[in-house]
Amino acid sequence: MTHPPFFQNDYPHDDVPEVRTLAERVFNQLQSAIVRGELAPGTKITEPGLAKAYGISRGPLREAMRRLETHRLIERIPHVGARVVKLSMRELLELFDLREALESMAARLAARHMTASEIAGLRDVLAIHERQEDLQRDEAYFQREGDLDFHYCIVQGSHNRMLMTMLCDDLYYLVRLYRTQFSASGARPQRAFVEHHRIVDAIEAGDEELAELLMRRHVSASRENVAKHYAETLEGEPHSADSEEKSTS
Amino acid sequence: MTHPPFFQNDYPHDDVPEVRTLAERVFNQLQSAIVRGELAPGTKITEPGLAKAYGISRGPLREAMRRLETHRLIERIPHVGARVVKLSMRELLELFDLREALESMAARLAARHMTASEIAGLRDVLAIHERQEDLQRDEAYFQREGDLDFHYCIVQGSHNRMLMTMLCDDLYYLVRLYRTQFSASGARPQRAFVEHHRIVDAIEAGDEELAELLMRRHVSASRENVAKHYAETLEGEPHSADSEEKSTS
DNA sequence: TAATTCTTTATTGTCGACAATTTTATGACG
DNA sequence: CGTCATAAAATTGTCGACAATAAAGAATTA
Repeated sequence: MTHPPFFQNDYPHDDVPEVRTLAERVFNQLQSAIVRGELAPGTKITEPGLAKAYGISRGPLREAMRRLETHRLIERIPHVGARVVKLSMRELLELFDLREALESMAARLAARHMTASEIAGLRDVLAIHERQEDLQRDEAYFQREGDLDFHYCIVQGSHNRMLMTMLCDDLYYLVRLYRTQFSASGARPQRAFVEHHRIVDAIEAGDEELAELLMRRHVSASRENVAKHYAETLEGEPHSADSEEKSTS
Repeated sequence: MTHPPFFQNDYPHDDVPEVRTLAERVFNQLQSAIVRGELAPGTKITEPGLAKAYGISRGPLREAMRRLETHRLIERIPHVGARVVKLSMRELLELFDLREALESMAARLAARHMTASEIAGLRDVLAIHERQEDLQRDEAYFQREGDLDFHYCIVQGSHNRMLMTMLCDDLYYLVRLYRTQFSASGARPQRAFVEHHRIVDAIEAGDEELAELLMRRHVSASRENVAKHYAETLEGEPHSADSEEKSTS
């Protein structure tokens, strides 16, 4: 567990916590279901329905939903109900601004605080990505997940617990949600890969300002890429109608 | 409601929301009590105790506590209990790093998006602070609250809803909590006041990079000031013991 | 037929009670 | 006297039921 693994589950940046309560378990399940797109964006969530679906009472379920709400994965209105969040392009761009601010700070702190072994682990992650890229050049999905894995390591290297929580526990789930919602290939793996390497170089050199600058450019470029890709595909779809599925089955 | 008021309540950046549920009301009450220091840091919180104290059932109270937990005002451990958060100096410095990253971004976005009327409102806030400073030069508390009021306006001017939520709904309560916990006079009102003016100038000029730079320096200087003040007063207190009060009365 | 009001239905909010777990207290033993 | 095991108490987690509110549908009227 020393080197950060190429994650398959939902806890890539920390050891898997013991699930000591029902609410926590169903929260994880729901979170995973939403991020993976199994619960479509805009889906109306009803407490009795989910409670029956997961075989638990409404008490723990409400607690799980409250946590989902604070993580911005669902939106709740008192006395009305909750539905899975559907990110607009505006919100997605807002998200990128937040990432730019926070991750550039994370890179700066990582350059200041990261240990030698942590940097070695980071290089391992890049090596894994390189192999991935060699094996399946066209498949962008793994690269994207790996991209997040890289960013996880940087944030961990910042040694700032608040920053870690904010990015890894809050924003990154939204990022993954976006990638499933917009089926964001986005794919610019080669460039991103090179940028990753340069960021690690700066961190290893202890150059705080350079690490911060490169990370800021990296996120900003990703943002521009998404914006461009969106502007291109925006030709036949003015706006999609709301989906109104039920999830009680 | 157009100009941001010198806030007395807990909703300075937005119109006061209607409290439609018990859980929401008791959440606000608890939040206020914690931030104001009425519930001392480290105080153990027991569900039956608070439920009886507020005259409600444990259901809504648990929901309120869950929200307090996500706002980092209390810390919960499953099957053990919750207690009011007690910020360490390390966490406080972490908080400042977050503010530096987020508020500098907010200033940059404010310089890009802030409207003329919003800037006028910002100047009004500064004018109020100036009067405050004239009337009671020694009393730093109001200046400090006003300081947050200034930062609220900047964040609002960013027109980034995620950023607004993150700073105003999450971090600023921690900042206020810190100020009561450390009884942080900190007071460098004159310098801060000048810095505020220069930031507004940059925003009004639409100079994104300058606004960002000045805000970054402003927060960083505040951080250094706190760190210095703490290092000075750290002479007779190695570490304080845990308080174990009860709140059932 | 369209709009409006009322009724019905469903969902959320709240409550009290029971079960599971932890903490504290007590006592035995080395 | 200190340490460990055991038992009692308190607290948290979970559940089902009732009340309050909002949404959906039916009936009435213009």
